[in-house]
Amino acid sequence: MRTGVVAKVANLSQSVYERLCQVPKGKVTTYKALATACGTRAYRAVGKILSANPNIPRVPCHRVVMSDGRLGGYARGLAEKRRLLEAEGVTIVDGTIAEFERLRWRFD
DNA sequence: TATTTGACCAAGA
DNA sequence: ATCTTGGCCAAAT
Repeated sequence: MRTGVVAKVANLSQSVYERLCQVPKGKVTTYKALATACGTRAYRAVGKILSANPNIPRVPCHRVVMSDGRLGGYARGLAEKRRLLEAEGVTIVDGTIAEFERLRWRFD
């Protein structure tokens, strides 16, 4: 049944987490890209989903940033998010991801 | 069921 | 450059 095209998902959260988990270390993605990859345009809902379950270390929520390259938000605090990203080799200058376009992860 | 809200986005002023 | 506005769609209330 998966035609591989749209595959709309009732459980957006599960789809979001699944996509997010495929983002490799040292790379980042955006709320919009994530939503689009899941076949939806609910950019804001994605952020809400991530905030709903931020305690899961299995899900690298810290790799999700804004389309502008800014950090966006993090339930545990932006300082923590920044630290985690930098620990993966991502440089952040004045709250913005350096080489953002280059570090962007592309979904299939 | 209807209204409000949100870890957003893009375009205007 | 920053600030405001309208829009987006799923989830919470």
